[in-house]
Amino acid sequence: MASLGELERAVMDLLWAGQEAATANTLRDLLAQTTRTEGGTTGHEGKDLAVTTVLTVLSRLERKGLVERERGTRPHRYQAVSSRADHTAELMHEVLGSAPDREAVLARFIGSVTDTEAETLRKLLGLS
Amino acid sequence: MASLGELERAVMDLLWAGQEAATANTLRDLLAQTTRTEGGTTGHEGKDLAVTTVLTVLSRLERKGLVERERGTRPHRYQAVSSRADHTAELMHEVLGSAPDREAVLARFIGSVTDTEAETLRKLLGLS
DNA sequence: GGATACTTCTACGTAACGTAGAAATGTTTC
DNA sequence: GAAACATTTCTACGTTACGTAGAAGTATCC
Repeated sequence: MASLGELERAVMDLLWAGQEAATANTLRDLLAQTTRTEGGTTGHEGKDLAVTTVLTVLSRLERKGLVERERGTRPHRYQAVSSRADHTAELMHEVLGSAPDREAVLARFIGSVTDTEAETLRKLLGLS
Repeated sequence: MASLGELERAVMDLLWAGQEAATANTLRDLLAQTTRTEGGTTGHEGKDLAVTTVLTVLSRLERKGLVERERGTRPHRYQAVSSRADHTAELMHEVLGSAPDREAVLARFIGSVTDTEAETLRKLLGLS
């Protein structure tokens, strides 16, 4: 239960970036903006999406347990269930757990970590 | 470029488990066996797959760069390009890299690692 | 209570994957 | 070397996830 589509991912990125819960319309606008701004071939170019499209995606993200919505307020407000860091770390654990030889995986993983990251890890592990 | 289907995964598991390169027929047999043996609801139950099915999957895995085939010998022999540990570690890096705040992700990751794993990591990082 | 905003339902196109037959190509055997 | 057999490639279909959005339903506001 992991992978996200391109649009799903874009929406999650917006939700993770902003701290406040956002409405579908807000997200729609942000998507149009982000897309237009980041010039590069990010995939879905300057498409002004229909709000229903954003809503569909939000529903799917909700079903996947990544997004939560306040149903009370009328324009429903959506927010990520967990932070990007949490979610990503969880994903990493999922991947790690997909192999029977976890120690071996960790060895390879550490083997190709940047110096900065190694330092971070040392700090984190030294304290426990 | 990551996720595998259920059958693709099963094939990779076999290739990773066995050290020798295997033919499609061998894999087909192993698949039938594995499936039947592991009683549980592993998804694709005791289906005796057609060899062409296995070959299709192997082709797709080859296209994805996960599998290599010896085209010289007649029944082509297939083998994993990299070990499961390598592949999994690579995937973990991919996931880690998908977030802009890598340090934060690592912090969360370490936060929910088992004691054994933490120990392994310390050793690998020269902390003990 | 009709106009307006919002949400849900339904639906279609595309791509990945499980699945395998038909067709092509290579190998073995008499 | 041609027929029988084995192996590989091509083509194809069903299913599911996802991008996309109109139609229809429901709430809100003046």
